Amino acid sequence: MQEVTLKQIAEILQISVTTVSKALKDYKDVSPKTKAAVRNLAAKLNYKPNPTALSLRNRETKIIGLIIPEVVHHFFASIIHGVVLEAENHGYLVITLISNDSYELEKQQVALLLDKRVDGILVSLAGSTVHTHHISQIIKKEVPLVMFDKISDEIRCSQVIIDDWQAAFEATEKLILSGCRKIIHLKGPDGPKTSLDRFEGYKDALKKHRIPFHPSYVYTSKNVSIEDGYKLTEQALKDHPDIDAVFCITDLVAAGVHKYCKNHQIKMPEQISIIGFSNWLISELMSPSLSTVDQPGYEMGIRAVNLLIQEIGSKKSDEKSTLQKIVLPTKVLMRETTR
Amino acid sequence: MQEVTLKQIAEILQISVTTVSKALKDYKDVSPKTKAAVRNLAAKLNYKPNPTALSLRNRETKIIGLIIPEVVHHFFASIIHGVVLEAENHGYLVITLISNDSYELEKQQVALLLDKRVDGILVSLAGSTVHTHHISQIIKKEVPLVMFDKISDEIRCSQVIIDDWQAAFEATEKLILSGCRKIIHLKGPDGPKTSLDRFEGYKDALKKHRIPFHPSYVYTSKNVSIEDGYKLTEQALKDHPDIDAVFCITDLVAAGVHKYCKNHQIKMPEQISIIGFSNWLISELMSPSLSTVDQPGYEMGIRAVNLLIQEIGSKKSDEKSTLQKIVLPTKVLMRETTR
DNA sequence: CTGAAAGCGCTTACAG
DNA sequence: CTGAAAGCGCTTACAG
Repeated sequence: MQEVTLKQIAEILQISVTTVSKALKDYKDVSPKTKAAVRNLAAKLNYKPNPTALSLRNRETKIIGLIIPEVVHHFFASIIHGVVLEAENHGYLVITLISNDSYELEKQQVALLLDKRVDGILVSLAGSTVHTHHISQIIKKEVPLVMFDKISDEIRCSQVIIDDWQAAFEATEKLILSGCRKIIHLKGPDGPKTSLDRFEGYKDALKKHRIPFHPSYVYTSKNVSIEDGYKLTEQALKDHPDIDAVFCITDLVAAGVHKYCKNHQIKMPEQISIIGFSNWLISELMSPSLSTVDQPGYEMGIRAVNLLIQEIGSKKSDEKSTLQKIVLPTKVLMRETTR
Repeated sequence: MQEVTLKQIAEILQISVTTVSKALKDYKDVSPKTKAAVRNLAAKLNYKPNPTALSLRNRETKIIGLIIPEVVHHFFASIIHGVVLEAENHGYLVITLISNDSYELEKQQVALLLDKRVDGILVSLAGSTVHTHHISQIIKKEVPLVMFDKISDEIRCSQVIIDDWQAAFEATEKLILSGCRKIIHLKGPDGPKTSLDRFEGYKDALKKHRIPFHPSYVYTSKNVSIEDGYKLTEQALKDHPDIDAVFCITDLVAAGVHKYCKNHQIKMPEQISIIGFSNWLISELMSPSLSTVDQPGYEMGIRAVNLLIQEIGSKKSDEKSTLQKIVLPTKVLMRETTR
């Protein structure tokens, strides 16, 4: 590889490394003549400063770490896109790690990023994460941290989220306003706050419209998968043959409900209305197309990076950074699985 | 942040940095007593070597660069997953960059990774990439390189691909064997080799079965999008009302065909059979479900990383590495849009 | 068995 | 205007 170094330029020009470095950084105490000579040669040799040496000296890597639960996932893939693009625009590169929704992996990955001395970390929690001690470690080490989507209120850091409660409330209300009364909720596991908030939104919408809440109308999808959606629909219909709507934790689960209905000639939305969550590409293409909640992943990624870079900046200039909480708007998309 | 350094340990123990370093690396010329003392203290202080310092000394970053055309894309997201996971298993971290199918961005990104001194680079070419000079730069700088999926034959490097010709041949043949005779092909732009190979496979399958090839049966999808699929189907039916099948460059385009047929009450597969490519999640969920070619993204990512790490290894030990070409098997999945 | 020295590639306070 | 020196955190050939 043999990259060009300051030393080589200095030797060719018969001057000191110091002067070369200063000339390249446009210090005023270098003669215009020397400056020109150095710059010409540097350009000619295509000199690029060794970022590793810079990192060691400046104590910054210009690398951001990103930990997400999944990647083959419309919402999270959109987030990666936003993060990588925006980071690049600000001169940062992104190391992506995938926790695969595992608490253990997530812990290891946090340690990995910390050891690597990244300049900041972006985290969306794994579904199975219960304790957040590993996340506090990030703060304790004074590494800038921004959490997005799957956050924990135990951690004091900037956040970019959607209002899951609100979104679920609106989705459930749409179902109610369209005439549904026996509304099942296929919720996610109990760990993630997003899951809990959506569940609360569902309950509160029922309450507002004076529809009694039945705990037996709520089923938990452990794997948040198509299969879960399918099986839970089967179970729900066995338990309550007269249900008229299903609100799901995510489109993947809703796709399972959809499939079940299709296989069993249950008409959507006439017999059963369905609303999913996240607006995966699949939801638009199913037939009937799936009503869902649009969740702005790409923008979330961009905003999260911006907050993080801001914090990295304040840390460098020793300012105290104020914690920010950005709540992005969502929108219920009423398509063909709702009336 | 203030991380623990060798110096600190040395000071506390009143010995030299050299000895601390050696003790930690288990050099035999350090007394067991000293070793134990150093190790205990290091463990207690949770000492981690500064990777930046290591990089500077060892001339390796333990970082791999990955450039892909898209990320909100089932196949490429699967690849990221495989790459990140396998790299992690081998002690490497991955910097992901997204070219957004732009030649210009791809060029910049290659330069970015080279400047960053990553230990190796994984590339899948942008759709709009015509010249490969920027890729040759990687080889010229002697940075290990592996290309996958969207490769260029102009570049001499290890590759992980599928046999696009073969896959397209088989898909088209299935269509023929099921009785179709007027088979449209919605191909991709002319740049990418994958596009070209699939087109050839289509033609050769026709030839084998003595079905005349009509250039007018072939349409080019510029954006490789659902919209393109929709519009081109409309055009194709105007030009040739009697077509009985469509083979598409990818599932996204096939989804457009599917949508058009649905909207116009054209029965699939009775009136028109469709086969897509890549086995996106959507293909399974559409109804009728889309027949397609399964393309092993996750495995491709794993294999690509393994090849790359192998090359990084040979480079370090100054061996000459032999170029490898891995061709992963594909499978035509016959679902409901084919007879 | 221990440690001073040199070096990876850079920057900057300081002396001249 | 120029450059020697020190230092970022580590490793290793070498001397003792």
